[in-house]
Amino acid sequence: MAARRPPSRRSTINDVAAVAGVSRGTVSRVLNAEAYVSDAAKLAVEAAISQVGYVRNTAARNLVTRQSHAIGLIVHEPHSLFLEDPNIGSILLGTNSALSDADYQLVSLVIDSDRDTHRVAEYLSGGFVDGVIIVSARAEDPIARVVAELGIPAAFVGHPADNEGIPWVGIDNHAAAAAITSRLMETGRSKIGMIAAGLDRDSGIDRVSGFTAALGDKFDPNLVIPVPLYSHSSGLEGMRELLQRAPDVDGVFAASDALAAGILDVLRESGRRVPQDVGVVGFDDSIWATRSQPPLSTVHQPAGALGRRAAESVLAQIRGDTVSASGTFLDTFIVWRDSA
Amino acid sequence: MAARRPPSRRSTINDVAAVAGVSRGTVSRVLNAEAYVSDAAKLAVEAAISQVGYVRNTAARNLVTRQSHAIGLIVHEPHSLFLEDPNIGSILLGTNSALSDADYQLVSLVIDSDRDTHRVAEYLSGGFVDGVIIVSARAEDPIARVVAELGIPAAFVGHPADNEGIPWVGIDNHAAAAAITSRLMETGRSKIGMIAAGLDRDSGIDRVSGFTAALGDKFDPNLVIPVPLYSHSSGLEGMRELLQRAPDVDGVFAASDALAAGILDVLRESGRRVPQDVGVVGFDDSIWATRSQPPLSTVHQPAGALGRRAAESVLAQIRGDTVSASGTFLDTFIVWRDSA
DNA sequence: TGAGATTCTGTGAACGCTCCCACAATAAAC
DNA sequence: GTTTATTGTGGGAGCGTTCACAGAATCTCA
Repeated sequence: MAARRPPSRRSTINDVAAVAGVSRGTVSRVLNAEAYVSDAAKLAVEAAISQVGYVRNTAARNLVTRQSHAIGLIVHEPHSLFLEDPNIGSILLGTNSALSDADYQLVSLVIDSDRDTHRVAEYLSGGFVDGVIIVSARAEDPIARVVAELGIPAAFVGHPADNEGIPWVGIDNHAAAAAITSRLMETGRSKIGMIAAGLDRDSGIDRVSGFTAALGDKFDPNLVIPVPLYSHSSGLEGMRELLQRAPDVDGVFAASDALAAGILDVLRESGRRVPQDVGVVGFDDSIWATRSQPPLSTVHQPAGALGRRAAESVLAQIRGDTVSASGTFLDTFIVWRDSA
Repeated sequence: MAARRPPSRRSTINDVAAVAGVSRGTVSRVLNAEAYVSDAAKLAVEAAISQVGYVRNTAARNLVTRQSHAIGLIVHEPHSLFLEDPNIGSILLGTNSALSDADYQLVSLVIDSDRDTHRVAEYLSGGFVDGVIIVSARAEDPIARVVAELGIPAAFVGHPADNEGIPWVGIDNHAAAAAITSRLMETGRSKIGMIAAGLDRDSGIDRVSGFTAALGDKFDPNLVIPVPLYSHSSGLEGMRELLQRAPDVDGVFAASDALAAGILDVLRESGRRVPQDVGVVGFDDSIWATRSQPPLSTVHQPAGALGRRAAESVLAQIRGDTVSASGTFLDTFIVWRDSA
């Protein structure tokens, strides 16, 4: 019984070999751009490929090479934030472009619950991906531990406290926070508070430390309000608290633009003008920053480049290049708008 | 030369068979939950699987079954919109959850240029995915044509003009637009304009036709301003034009919340109060709607459910169920806030 | 000219799984 | 007590590649 699926049969490497008048092995060598193929053979194979409309069967290739040519992007973030955080989208796009240049496929893995953590862990040990990029890991993130144990090529986007020996690409949150806080002081503010969030990861903690450092002896720990989320509503909540503690506050550093947007709303409610009475600065340079009244001065981070660099690191590890287990900071810059 | 990769060798179906004391075939039957397996054999296999830590090699499975167990999500959208449009994120999440329930993997394919179109078309013909979900297709979308020609299981999210025989899941843009326009009239507005976008796809066109229908003989084609994008800046542009044509306009229907946000800004500039002087309504119920001053009355669409239903349709086609080539409308509802 | 290096090509043997057929064992029917 | 279904099991064949090795053809230089 040979002819079973005559209509939809896809052409194989053997068909190409037959048409080109060479052997299977030679076709494979051309396909993989290996050395030791004569120009004549190469030309014949290329012609045959387009003639029979050959496309390589990845399953067969993957089976023998024991590689999947896919990279996982693990986003450990509640769905809501996944949707709102503009950085995640940019990271995804950056990663995708780097990978598709290298003929790798991006597979997105969203973790939103413990059940998802298990599912993804199983997926990883199944060898479905040759490497992973982990976005926004928490301290002691279980999935990071799984990745480290499995020993698969990986990179963090961000700068985790415990990187488990995995390289990372991030921004210097400490320095960026310090820089924008300094500029806030330079515009003449003297009583400056901060609404802090994300204190379960390095990024959040570093923003506080940068703020503290920039303020020097003007720092008052009482004016740092920790809130649960990087969200607009946490901004409302945090700013109300801050105003209660210090009605004469004249500058606020928000750990994210979403928080800053909430802060602006509270200030408006309370009759304070921005930037005349109170200066406000944010972090992220997201849609919140441009849509606020007034538009926010904020820290811009190169999210696309972050994703791209992380992808390149994973690709390098797969190639077998030795990659240092440490990390890289990419530059941020301040976007000066009207809020301070 | 047998023992080459002794350390990282993953256990195979043969190892399981040996430990369980049955044959390869029986293990495979257990794995695929086929009939005709004795309870004793089943138990033994399951014990052996967890003992040796077996996970199935997908590449080998895919090779023989000629399936990839992956579904592509094709997003045909400029990167910027991909990032901004909250619906796309929700669609992705809905699709992902439906697919992972069925043990399928989601692969995201973003098309942003003609080069991407080619890349994705090639990817599809490579058999890397068993089916595709197409989001926000334009009229006569080349990628839709490719999918139709290839005959791979597919579904649209949205309601394309020419569905190429592919089923779709969408919302009734005409009805929704008509409904919200009517409510605008009920609040006493009499001179109502529209800022229209996305006229290269059905969704955009249907919103205009719904608007037109609701207005009846009060409709004035001069008050429909077409703009290039569903964006904030197009909103600014469109509303300036509308005010020029009709300074006494007292109601505006925006084809998206982002447009509506721009409209609000222009009205504020011009000293008009919302909703007292002019009522404004949007479409999408996105972040723009809640963040506007005042918050927008708008149409909520069930984006997550849209993605889920489209995924289920593709899965049904893969199973071989006959699926009608027509489509389904999912319900929308109006969220009444302060802008009208 | 001929030995040795270099470049090029063909082919058997995997990779790990599912499919299918043959057959064994048991149950049901005459 | 023999036939006929039904249920369960084993193992060969094959999916489309890459890899390693053997061998052929060509080039190099004494």
